[in-house]
Amino acid sequence: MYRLDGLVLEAYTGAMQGRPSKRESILDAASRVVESQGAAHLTIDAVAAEAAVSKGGVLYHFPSKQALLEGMLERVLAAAEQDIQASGSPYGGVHAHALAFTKPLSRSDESAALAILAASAEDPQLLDSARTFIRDSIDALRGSDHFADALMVLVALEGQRIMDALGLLPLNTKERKLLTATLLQRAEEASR
Amino acid sequence: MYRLDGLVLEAYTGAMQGRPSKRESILDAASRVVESQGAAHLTIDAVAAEAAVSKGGVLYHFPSKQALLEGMLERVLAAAEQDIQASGSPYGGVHAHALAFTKPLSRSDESAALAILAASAEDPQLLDSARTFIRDSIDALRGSDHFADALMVLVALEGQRIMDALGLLPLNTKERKLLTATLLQRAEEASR
DNA sequence: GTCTATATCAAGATAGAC
DNA sequence: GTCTATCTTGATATAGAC
Repeated sequence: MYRLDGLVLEAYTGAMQGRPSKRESILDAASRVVESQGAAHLTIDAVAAEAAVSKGGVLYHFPSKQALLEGMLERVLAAAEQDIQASGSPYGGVHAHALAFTKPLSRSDESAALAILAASAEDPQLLDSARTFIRDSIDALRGSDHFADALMVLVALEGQRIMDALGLLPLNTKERKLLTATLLQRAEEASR
Repeated sequence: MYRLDGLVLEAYTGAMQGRPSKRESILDAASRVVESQGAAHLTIDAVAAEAAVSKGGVLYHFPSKQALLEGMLERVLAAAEQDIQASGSPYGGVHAHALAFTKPLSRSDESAALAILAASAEDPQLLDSARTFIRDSIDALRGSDHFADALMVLVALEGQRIMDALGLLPLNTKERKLLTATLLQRAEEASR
């Protein structure tokens, strides 16, 4: 169970217990819908069809579309938090962040991120927990001797993620590795 | 007149001639709508009201909502191109890019960017000209001795822009200046 | 070129049966 | 908890007058 500014993230508990709840399977379906049809076609109808549940069934677990999107965001953030914790960085800080964020997102997390990005147009508050996540990351950097460089790396990591999700970063494998190596290098320099 | 992969960008011609066409004023109105009401409320109705034109009037100049969004994107890209050209960088390359991109976007350009980001969920092809823009920017970096660093700066610049537009980068004035200075410094190092 | 009126439709949400 | 059926709204786009 991850805590994020008072918001309890239970996103993974279902999967962790090997007992994927219906709630979880609906979130999975939602990601698959975005993956196959694009964020704009993330409708309650489409999710219901994909999850092999009726519309009413979906709305029982997520009383509104916004609730569904919040559920998706929770998961993405919990996964990010998880990845950072499990990064095994000897430095922590941006370096852990960099280790976690230079591994590509799972397709479903990327899809969810796109959906949330799109939905934030309708309700900017939807991004609040993401704001908290990033604010905490930056807070952890303050006071460092290399704050500016760490910040640059952080912004670059997020930039890479968003651009990738949007298909805006045309790099071949070699170039991608080079970018990753550079980010990790800079992160390490800024962390020691 | 800016060329971008065969796409003729006439976004600024109206303003340049000091004869703002109705087309231009509709685009202005669209940005204002996003600014005041959010990207989700960018509807033909709202734009018509803001531009003091009827719905039919808007649809005469932009036969579909997609056409309107394309018009907005053209403008943002033309402005970016313009800013880079006018940056006065002695190095060119990422440094010019950095000089241009570390100056904050105008509110209306930022609004347009948000609208396009949101709309890309409906039609990913909408981002095609942005893809071309970024691809060209990266192409210009290839062959440089400092390709990796230049790329990192580019990604960081885009990251900063997108995060700022989404309200995801909580920095005070001092920190923002520090980040800007670092990006410019790295850009310069990667450019000489 | 600009307007009004209207057709059409997709989608979120509610109510209540089972 | 899950289903079907229905209500309601908001938005794009068309048609045709002026």
